[in-house]
Amino acid sequence: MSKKVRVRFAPSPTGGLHLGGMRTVLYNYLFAKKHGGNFIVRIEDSDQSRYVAGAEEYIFNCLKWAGLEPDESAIHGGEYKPYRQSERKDIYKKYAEQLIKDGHAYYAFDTPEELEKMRNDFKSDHNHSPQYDGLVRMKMRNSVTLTSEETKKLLDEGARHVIRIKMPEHETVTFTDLIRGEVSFDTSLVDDKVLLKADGMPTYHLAVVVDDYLMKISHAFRGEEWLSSAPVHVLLWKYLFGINEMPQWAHLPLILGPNGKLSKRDGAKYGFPVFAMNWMDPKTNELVEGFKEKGFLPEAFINLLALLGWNDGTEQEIFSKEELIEKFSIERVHSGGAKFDYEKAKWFNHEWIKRLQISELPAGRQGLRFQIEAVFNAKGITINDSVKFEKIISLVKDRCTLLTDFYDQSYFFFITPEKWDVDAVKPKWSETKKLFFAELIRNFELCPDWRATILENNFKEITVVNEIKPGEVLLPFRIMLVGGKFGPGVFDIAEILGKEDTILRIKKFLEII
RNA sequence: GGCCCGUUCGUCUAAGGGUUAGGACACCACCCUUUCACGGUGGUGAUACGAGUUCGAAUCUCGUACGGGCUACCA
Repeated sequence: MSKKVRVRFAPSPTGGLHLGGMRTVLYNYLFAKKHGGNFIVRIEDSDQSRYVAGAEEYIFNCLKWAGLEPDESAIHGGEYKPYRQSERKDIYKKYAEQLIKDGHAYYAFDTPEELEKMRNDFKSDHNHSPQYDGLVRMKMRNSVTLTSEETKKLLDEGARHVIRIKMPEHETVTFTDLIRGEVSFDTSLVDDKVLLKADGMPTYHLAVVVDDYLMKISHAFRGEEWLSSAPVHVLLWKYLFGINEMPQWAHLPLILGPNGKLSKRDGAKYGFPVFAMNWMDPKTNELVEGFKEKGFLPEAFINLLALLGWNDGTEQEIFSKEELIEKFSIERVHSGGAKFDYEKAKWFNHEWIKRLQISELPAGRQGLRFQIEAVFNAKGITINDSVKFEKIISLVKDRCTLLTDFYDQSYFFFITPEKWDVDAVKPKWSETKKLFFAELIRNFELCPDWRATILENNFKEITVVNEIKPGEVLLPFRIMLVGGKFGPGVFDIAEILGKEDTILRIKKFLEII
């Protein structure tokens, strides 16, 4: 019981890191940190045919962006290296052979063709997909049906073979899931899973058990899709290391899309990201948009992910990472799947944008200011005046839901409008208005104190003198400055723009109207 | 088909035998605002169905329906 908390996440470098994967990381991370333990990332790269170049690095970049960096991993180092499955082949082989010696596993020489034939032969309405189980086992070519001489001969000849677990007959395997409570299975209904493949690589089943033991993992949280293979893992623990050594498990519910299981297709279909960061599949050149690039703050991303299936029992919804670590408990995670709601996701981001201080982490590259600057840089705008930039941010902050909104809400501070919403002004344009703005220019030119409140007063005074309603010239004024019917308060805009630029924009518009 | 898991407003969820079933997102209305937002106030809206246990069930039990997962030499 005094065992140190060490939780493990094992991504497979086969593509982007989706919401479900990120939430699994998050819960693992939160639990580890809450208990002062270590968060370990082990890479599942044993299937080289599915392995995608660059995917491993991508996974770690996602974790870094979200602020969920592991304590131990192939790239961060650690005591229990190596952390890549493909680099631990010999270890798995040793344990697989020990299982055979103890009578819990056997060699199987069946070719893929023979397996396919078996599945066809045994297929019926009663049995959609026949399994390599206790019954079928006796009809196949393996070290259970073959004599030991025959087996030895095949092995000596170097015949291609796998090692399969020998599932016991009619045994009930029970384990306690931290979220679901007690779950039991009848071993007769589970097939003889392959443990070691013909190429010498382990399957997940063997690797996860061996690595969790060797890396002294105390807790492992994974997706619900693993629940049905849990009995295999329980048995392997029992055979290899003793059931008492087995880590505590929690099977997390799936995150659903608008129509069932969340897929990367849903992103394109419904216009929301499903991956943490942009993922370009080098095989297909298909780009799947990420939350980062879409304009999400890592703080908001973590927050919304954590709340998708968990809450602390109060009505609080906005949590910082530190608060999540403090309040998270795996027992309060839901057992039912949650449908992802992009509108709510955006709300979280909006809340975080409103909350974060502009000057936060000014020296780092992670602060809000830096992230917004990056948005402008991406649009080809360089920020020269830092003071002005921060003023702009505070002015438009409340109206931005995504980081990219900062550009749409304030680009006009950096780019003088070339096109104006003339239609909104022209029909009601008059000589009186023309005179008003001429007067306004004169007044502004002489204005000694360029502040929004003063500008507003001057503006109103001139409307009185010219016998014109403020409402009639306010909109044209706005369009002169920004080009259209949008943006924050006009006088605030004018203040930031400065005297010279403001007057220039009025003049420019007067020329074309 | 078999096995496993699940089911409270449209969505995320609270309520662990006794609440007018609470909150948030979205939606609608009003207020604020001489642009658009933000914000404020209010409103519509849920215990899948059927039995049972109980004085009393969203809550416990069973059945049904529906949804999901697994059923690979993928993870």
